[in-house]
Amino acid sequence: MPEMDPNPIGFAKHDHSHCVQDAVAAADRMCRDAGLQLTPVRQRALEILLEEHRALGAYDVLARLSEDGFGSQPPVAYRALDFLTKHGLAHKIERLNAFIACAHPEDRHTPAFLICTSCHAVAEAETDPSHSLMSQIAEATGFRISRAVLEAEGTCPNCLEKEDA
Amino acid sequence: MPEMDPNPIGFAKHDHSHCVQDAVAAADRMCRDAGLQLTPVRQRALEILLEEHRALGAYDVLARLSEDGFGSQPPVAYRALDFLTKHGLAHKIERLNAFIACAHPEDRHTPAFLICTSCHAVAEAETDPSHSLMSQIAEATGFRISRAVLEAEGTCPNCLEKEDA
DNA sequence: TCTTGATATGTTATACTATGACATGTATGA
DNA sequence: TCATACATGTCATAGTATAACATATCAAGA
Repeated sequence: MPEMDPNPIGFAKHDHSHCVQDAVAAADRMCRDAGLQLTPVRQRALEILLEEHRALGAYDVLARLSEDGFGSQPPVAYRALDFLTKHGLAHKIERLNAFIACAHPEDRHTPAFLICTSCHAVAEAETDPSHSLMSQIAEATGFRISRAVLEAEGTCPNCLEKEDA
Repeated sequence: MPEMDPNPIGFAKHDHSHCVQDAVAAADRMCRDAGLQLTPVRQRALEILLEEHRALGAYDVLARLSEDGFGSQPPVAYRALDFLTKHGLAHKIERLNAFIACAHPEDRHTPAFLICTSCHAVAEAETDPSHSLMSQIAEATGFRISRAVLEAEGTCPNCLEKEDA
């Protein structure tokens, strides 16, 4: 049975005030260690995703970058988002054509997302790559996985509760 | 441990000559039973997907439909593809913004796809919804899933073999 | 110092993906 | 006959993403 994070963030109410700066600091450290440049646009893009705490379209991110004095053309956003996703600081939600800051940037993982179609919250659950469903299928078929997309649409606990009321 | 189809089609060489007509006949039967109309455009769209045996973009499908005398505007393709995906005759591969005929139309299943980035083949593996990874995560978090997207990119057995050579 | 190469940011232009809104046709049933 | 539901077609537009090119910066090496 695959491991999973029993407490994915995203649906739980939590103190949001410090998590942005903490995450940026962690990202900064990580980039330094890895010899990567967390440049102003890239850092700002990460902050934007962290502040929202939900999936944002590339053009949403672009609009805010532009407001903050960065370039106003699509490649500005796409390049920053490419950097963040490539290095595990953000993920693309394929189902939504949107991006979200990574909730577990510290460790290598195969992210799985739970997308609430009612309130549009997105929770990231962490799974153990080596035991995941996809790995098992791959093993059975001789396929070598380089990247997995695991996304579920549905209703989150909070919205389920409201429905019942 | 999740069940899985040990022999997903897609990477295995197989006799392709009859599978299109068989699949169309099965789809026709299914639609009749369910009171659905497998109209000419819809049937032709399904045939196009079946003939290719890989993921096709909506505009690829549109081009062929148009060649065959159907409408030439995007909604023609999107509506046919919506019908097919809605009723389990085809699936959308979110990672590719593309569509593929369903390999297991007869039974309710949560499809999982293996996408070869080298030869662009796409294999569909069948998983048991009730035991899948996503269901387990959902259970642990109180999330109610309505639809799951399970897609893996990587290298298929055939292309792995070629690489080694 | 000068130069080369790698990286990063910005631009313009364009390509690819998808849907809204409306007109028409056809079949079913009241 | 009329109303309704559904299907197909159109035009127009919205939303997502990348190619190609100019410029700037910085580090490594001649």
